[in-house]
Amino acid sequence: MLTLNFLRENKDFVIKRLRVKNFDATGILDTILSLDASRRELQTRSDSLQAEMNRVSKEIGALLKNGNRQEAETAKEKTYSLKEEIKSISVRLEAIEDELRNEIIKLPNLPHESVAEGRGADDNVKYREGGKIFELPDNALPHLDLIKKYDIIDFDLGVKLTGAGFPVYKGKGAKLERALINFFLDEGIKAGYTEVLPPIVVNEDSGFGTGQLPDKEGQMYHVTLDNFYLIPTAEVPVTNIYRDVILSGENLPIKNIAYTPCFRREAGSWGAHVRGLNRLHQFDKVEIVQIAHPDHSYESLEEMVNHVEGLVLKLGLPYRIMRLCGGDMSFTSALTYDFEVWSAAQKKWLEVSSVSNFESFQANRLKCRFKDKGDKQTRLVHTLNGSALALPRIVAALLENNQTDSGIIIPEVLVPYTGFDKIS
RNA sequence: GGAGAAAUGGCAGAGUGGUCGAAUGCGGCGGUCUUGAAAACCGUUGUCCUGCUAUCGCGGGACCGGGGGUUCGAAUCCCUCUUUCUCCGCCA
Repeated sequence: MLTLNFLRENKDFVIKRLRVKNFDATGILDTILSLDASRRELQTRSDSLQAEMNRVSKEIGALLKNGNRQEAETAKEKTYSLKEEIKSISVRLEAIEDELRNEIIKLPNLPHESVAEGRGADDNVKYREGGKIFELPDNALPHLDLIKKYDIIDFDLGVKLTGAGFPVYKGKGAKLERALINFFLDEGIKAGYTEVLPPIVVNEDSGFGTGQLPDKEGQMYHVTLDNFYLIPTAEVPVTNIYRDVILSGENLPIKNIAYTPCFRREAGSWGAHVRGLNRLHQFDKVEIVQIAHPDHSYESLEEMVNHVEGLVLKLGLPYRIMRLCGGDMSFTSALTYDFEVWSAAQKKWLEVSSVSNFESFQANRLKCRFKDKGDKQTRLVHTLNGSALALPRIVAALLENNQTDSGIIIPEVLVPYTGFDKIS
């Protein structure tokens, strides 16, 4: 959510920047600015009426103390109309504030000045790449077949227990999953992240704080009886740790890492291209989150990109890093890097991480602020997060890329975690 | 799940209808003293909205867990929700 102050002072700039995201903000901004003007007018009127009310009330108190009952009664008469007027203004004010908020949350975050224009994924810009794309022999199998061949993940059993998209990991498949989680966590901790293990269901306030609510409730599983939501990513609980807090500048950046299962309803998009591990309703992910000083958040972003790159490199997967164009970026993001790994049997790039700087967009919703030493004013922090990493597609790529006639070779860095070096 | 008690500033903790944004202590910040530090002493110390001001700032309003009510006036009384604690029950 952009701040009202900023919108008030930068209308044309906002319109111009949002064009990069193919978003026309003109109408919304006009509405916002006119609502804001009425809001301030009502606020001023209400404040002065309240001041008058307070003054008279004090007077009544003093009169009663001195035993002037008669005068006190006269003064009371005066308050009745004041009271009514204040009430009617506050009702209107509340309505306008609601309306204003509803308009403001329609505006996406401004893309960073370096973000390229573009309509969709085809316009993303390659930022870096590594590893070699290689050809597999003709008899190479896609991961779904490998999974069946070695009996390490059972989709049908998941259907029995829950439904499509809830796989059951078995034997070495389960161990591999757990190994990856621990490997990712340990690498993050080594890089200075503090681990948290948060709840995986959250309340409405948390959903709002990170921007899933009110718009995207369809993407989340909703526990209606308690009005909780299953998290689509650890970003939600972890970032919301810092909701409604004022941090001190010297403690920034705060770096957290968390493993959680993630749940996505992902209505639509079924079919052959999402078979196997490519898209699931429940999957495992290790997430890194930073709460950064606005003057240094892009250094944090760079650091996070480097961290994720290190993970992919250690796993030996061919990868490329894309800078998303305006049209492909999320509503909340100012700058996003997507990581894609090469899945050799499917012959396609799989997105395994998305690392973003949200600048103060989330922070404004979260009311997460900080104060630099000596400063009187609070400022909004910048929030960033990235997957490090999302597991299923990593597993898919590892299985496909590392298949041999005698089995699937486990990357060396994982062997201490799996306890085996081959799935056969 | 049943019964009771409570929720106040960064923390501890006073405050049961007016002069309370809120005593006091601790902590934090600034200063005096000191070669330096500690101690002691003095001062200062929240958030949000809004008006004026180029800025420092000054004025007004709101905020004592959330929401609602009573009253001229609410931290204080009433209702409701949430959370915490104690006892009982159940339990990984």
